[in-house]
Order: sequence, then structure tokens, then C-alpha cells
Amino acid sequence: MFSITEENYLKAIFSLESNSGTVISTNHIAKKLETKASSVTDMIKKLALKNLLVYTKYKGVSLSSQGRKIATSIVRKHRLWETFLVDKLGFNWDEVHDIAEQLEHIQSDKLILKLDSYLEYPQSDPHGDPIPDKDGLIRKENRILLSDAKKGKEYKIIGIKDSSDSFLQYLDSLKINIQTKIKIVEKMTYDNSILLEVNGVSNTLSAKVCSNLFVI
Amino acid sequence: MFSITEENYLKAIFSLESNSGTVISTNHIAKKLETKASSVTDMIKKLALKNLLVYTKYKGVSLSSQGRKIATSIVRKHRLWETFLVDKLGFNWDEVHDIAEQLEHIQSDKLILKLDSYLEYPQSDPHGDPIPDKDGLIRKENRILLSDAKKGKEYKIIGIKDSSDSFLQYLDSLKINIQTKIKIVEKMTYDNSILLEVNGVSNTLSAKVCSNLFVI
DNA sequence: TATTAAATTTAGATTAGTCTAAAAATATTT
DNA sequence: AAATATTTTTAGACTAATCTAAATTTAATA
Repeated sequence: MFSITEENYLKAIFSLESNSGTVISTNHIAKKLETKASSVTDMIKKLALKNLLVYTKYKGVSLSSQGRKIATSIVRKHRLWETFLVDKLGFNWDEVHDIAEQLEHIQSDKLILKLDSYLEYPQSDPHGDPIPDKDGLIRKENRILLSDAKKGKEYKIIGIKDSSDSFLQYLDSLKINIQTKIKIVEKMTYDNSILLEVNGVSNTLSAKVCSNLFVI
Repeated sequence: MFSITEENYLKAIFSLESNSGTVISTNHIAKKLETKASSVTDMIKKLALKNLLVYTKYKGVSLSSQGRKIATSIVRKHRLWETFLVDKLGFNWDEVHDIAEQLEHIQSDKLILKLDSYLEYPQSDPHGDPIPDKDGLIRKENRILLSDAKKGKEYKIIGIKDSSDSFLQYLDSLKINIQTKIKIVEKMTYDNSILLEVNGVSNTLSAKVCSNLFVI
């Protein structure tokens, strides 16, 4: 139906829109996809012609409802495959992204329905990101950033904002994972670091780390 | 490493070589891949330049050992994925070919090792074809065609030669499957059809069907 | 507001894979 | 062995996706 490249553009624009809520510029897309602005212009013209997005010259793009539907279905596939790789095949959560980037483009509606059922309809992927259901609906999150957490309270890690390998590996070394329960012992106003208790062990997390962890 | 197109050419040539044991002609490849002879000439030049096959103008090609290695690894991936789709996701054996054609091109050695282990190192795929091991070794078959089976003896269906959907569906309607046990009641010399017993029920199979079923 | 800077688009080229039509080589038939 | 048929290769063109470099538009600044 659509080429892998087209799907990747739609996915990138969807992700940028989700994070900013605004119209997306050519340069933003180019940076995200590690390509040149001129290539982006060519492609968004093509996608606009297919009514997958709305494009005004020099003014950027936003996804049409059809474009958003396709983007969501690719996100769904990506997250289901990541769940499969971790839950069934035993991969670590920092190893699955590149493989899921390939698997998300496999074309078969029936495959995804069966995979979803086989995984027992998971709500979120190994990084805590919500998995859109078969109609494209994404569960609303009431998660907050760890940096906004309150002193003395208990929380559960449910997601990460930065999915880079290095961050995931750093979290592993701290024994912090999705579902890990933590308690905020102290919030340092000096550098916004947070002292917390993980499995009875005290640990200080930097402001940067705290602003990349979702808790509930 | 190699493009999907290149992989498909190697796989096609491997399959043709396995069935004929001779040098493979341009036209053969074109027919197998449903493309034009001129496209094949272009591609085999490219593959020869990469030392994946040996090519003599007007004389056809044969795979190099490196080319055969790659082809075998793709066959391995295809058959492992087919096994996954049937054994784990519950697909019927006549539904999995097209999906496996896509999955076989996913690049990740670790993924295939883990999939193999998850499936408990299957020896053959849902159509009875042997799965090459991680070193590319393919178990030698001592299977014969049903058309060469002897009257009065008992056999087990272990594979099919023609994997077309229509044939698979016809076999389903006859309740004939991989592992099905049969007994040759009579061989008709008139039209080479065979009268056999399947689960206590008598059935006549045409010569065409018999020459597309492997038994042991 | 005029000028400079940054972002975006266009023009033209490139690569991978394909195609058609014509040319060349090989095979087959008379 | 010559004529014909078939197969294979070449030449040149096309599409999708990309790039560089130049031109254009928009934004920022003095």
C-alpha cells in the first residue's frame, strides 16, 4: 500500500506532532529522519497529494486523519513487536528498537491481530509506551515526570521519555525498570536531583534522569 | 548488507539449483521471479561482481559458496518464521507463505537465534521442508514421492512439493496433512492414480497429486 | 524599514531496480 | 549447412528516493 519510506515519514511527523502539538516544519522532519530538507520537501509534496497530510508551502505540515490513522497503526505494530521480542524471545529492552523498526513494516492485518492476541492484548510496550488498540485508540496517560513527583510519596516507574540505548543501559545498571516501585526521600532544590529509595536501597538521580522517567 | 531484491534473486537461484542440479538460465530466473530477462541480466551481473555467483555470458549462472550461504540463511529464516506463524500464532499452513516472504528479510542474527530457540529448534517447517541449521546445513531427506510408493505399504506424509494455496486447501479438504499416515491400497496403472486409506477412509488421489506429495 | 540570516523550495543529477525494443548469440529445424 | 526460432544481452528510458547547489521566501536584526 505505502512504501517503507512513506510510512517512516508519517511515523516521524506523528511523533513530532505528539510532542509539540503544532504544525511541523521541514527542518524538524529532516533532523528526525536524518535526511536533507530538500528530500523532505519532495516527500511531503507526494504525501500531500495522497491526502495523508496537509501542506502549505513554507508553512509546514500536519497529518490528515487518514495519515494519522496509518501512523498510529505503525506505532501499534512497532510496540507489539517490541513486546513480543522482550516477553517471548527474552530480549533486553535496550536491544529491541532497531529490530522493531524493521518488523513494523510487515504488511498483514491478520498477523497483527494474532500477535496482539498471542501477547494477551498488552497495554504498553517494554518502555512503558501505550500500545494503540486495533482501532487506533491510544489509552490516555495520567503519568507524570519523576521530576514533578512529590516528596515522601511512593510511585511506580511506568515509562521512559528518552529511549536511547545509553539511557536504557544506565537504568539497567541502577536496577531501575518498568514497574519498579520507588519512594521519593528528598528533593534537592540546589540541582533538582532527587534522593529516592529503590528496593530498600537509597539512590540519587540527576535532574536530567528525572525528567526522562514517567511515574504514576 | 544486501537488498531485499538481491536476496530474492539468490533465493530463487538456490531453489532452481536445488531442483535441477544444473547451471541456471536467465529465462528460468525471470520466470521464477515474474520479471523480464533483461532485468535478470542486469541483476546477475551485479551479483557476479559481488562474487555471489558465477556468471558466463549466454551460459547462465551458478551460486558461489558465499551466495549459497546467504541463500540458505534466507531459506532458514523463511522456514523458521513459517513455523512460528503456524505453531505459535495459529495460522493455517496455507496462509503463511506471503507473510514469511516479508519476514525472511528482517536483519538480525540474534533474532533468528532466539526465534530458533523459542521454537525449540524445529527440524522442518509446516510444509515438511527441512530447516537449515545456523551453520546452513540442511538435513538430508530420504523421503520419496507418493507416486513412487509401493502397493500395500504404509507411509507418512512428510512434505509437499507444490506449496500453492490451492493445493494446500485441496489437501485440507481431504484431511491430508503433514504427519498424516496412509496405506497404499492399489496403484492404478491406467492413469497412475493411487487408491489409499486415510484414517480408515478410502480415497483416490490423481497422479498429479501423488507427484506433489513426499512420504517416508 | 532595509539588510542580513535562516528556512524552504526548485533545478538538475544520481542510484537501484525495472521496462521495452533492438541487436547479438545460441539452438533448432529443414 | 543455411535459414529460422529462441534466448540472451545491450541500449536507452522510467520511477522512487535521495543529494548538492542555487534560488526564493520568511524571519530576525540593526
